[in-house]
Amino acid sequence: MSATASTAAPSVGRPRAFDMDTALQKALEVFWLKGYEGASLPDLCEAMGINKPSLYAAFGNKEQLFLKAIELYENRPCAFYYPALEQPTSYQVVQHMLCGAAKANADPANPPGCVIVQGALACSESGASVKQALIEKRQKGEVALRERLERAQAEGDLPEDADPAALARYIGAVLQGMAIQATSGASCDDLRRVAETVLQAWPGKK
Amino acid sequence: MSATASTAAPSVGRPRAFDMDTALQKALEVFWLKGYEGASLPDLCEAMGINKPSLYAAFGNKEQLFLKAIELYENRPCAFYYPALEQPTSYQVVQHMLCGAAKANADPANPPGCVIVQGALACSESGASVKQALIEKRQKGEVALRERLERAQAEGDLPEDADPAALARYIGAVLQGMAIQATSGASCDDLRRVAETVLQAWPGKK
DNA sequence: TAATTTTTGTACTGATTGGTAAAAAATAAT
DNA sequence: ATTATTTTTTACCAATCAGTACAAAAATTA
Repeated sequence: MSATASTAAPSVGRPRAFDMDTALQKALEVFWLKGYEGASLPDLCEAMGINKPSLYAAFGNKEQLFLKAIELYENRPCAFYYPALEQPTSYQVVQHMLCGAAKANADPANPPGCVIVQGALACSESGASVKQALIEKRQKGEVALRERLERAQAEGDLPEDADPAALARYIGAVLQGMAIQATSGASCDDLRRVAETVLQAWPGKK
Repeated sequence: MSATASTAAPSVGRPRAFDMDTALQKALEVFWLKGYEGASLPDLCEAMGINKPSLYAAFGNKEQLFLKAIELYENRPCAFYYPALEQPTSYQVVQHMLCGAAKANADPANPPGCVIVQGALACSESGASVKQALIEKRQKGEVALRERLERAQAEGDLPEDADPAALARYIGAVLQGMAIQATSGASCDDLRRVAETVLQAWPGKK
């Protein structure tokens, strides 16, 4: 039995006629727009420019394709999130997150909103594990922000009476709400005004 | 041709063996939990305790059933929203909205979240009109809030330099974000802390 | 050139989707 | 009791769903 899965291109045999990364990018667009269950295999195949057996050979099945597409999403359109945590002050951390989200959620080059929010929010039993995976991604992001805000408080960058957990959940909610706004047609400027509203009131703003 | 649709019970013929309102309530629960496309007709029929022809005779088709369920949702679990606009100050308006949402989105008696947010956020072409209907419901709520905040500003209840449109969009985003938080497992208390965070910073708070 | 390996295209599978035809059953009016 | 009207039940429809079997095609290795 060979070591790894079908992802690495072998040196023998007929070569793959498509680029896996660009195909995955196309798959992401479809999932982003239609959600996990709303994206049919014909939809995906057409966008990816391949047919079903090629899709299954390269990516496993629909669920694995979706999870790989989410991974790509985190590394590309949503790549602003975790680096924002490295900003020197809590204000700047939140500013980078909110402004990054404003740009990413309403980028005309991509579908509106956030696939981690809208990819599998409410679905049938067959999407339950994907839905759970997205819940965990959202929670993981919020935990990282909470820990960053706890550090900020320890450093005196946030007032003593601030509640890092509540603030992290609040920012998480605003980010997710911005994604909904984008799917409803809000522009990048619209979202930036939401971000500005949050930032104007940031505790111990600096 | 008779005047109205099949909704009013006629006096002749075999009587309906189920109550339309409780059946619609059950349908709402299914749509709330699984979304418009994730809810299958067998799902709906089982929850409503009827079979397909009865469903179609009473409610038209799946889309009309969904729209009627949404109407019920607005009049029952989500009934706090528009009355909140009648509070005397903008602070109290927003307070009632946020606290009502905290309670409604995380009520253990109902599915978590908000069906107007998660009912058809990302879906296939066959759900496009339902998706659009929900977008318009969300926007309508936001417009009503914006107009209320404009009035508040005219009454001196909001600072001159406040931006009612931006504030309404911001509150809309927070409300929608709270719905996402609820679907991820946030409790009513969790959501109340989000509400509190917003209210602490409300401009010209009173 | 021949053998091997992998991808490709076509065609198919069983299950499920939303929706309906038709007859039986239950009531009110005659 | 019979007729008219409506709902219920059972059985079905075509379309679509995710997923796959199989053989032809295209490349490398020998």
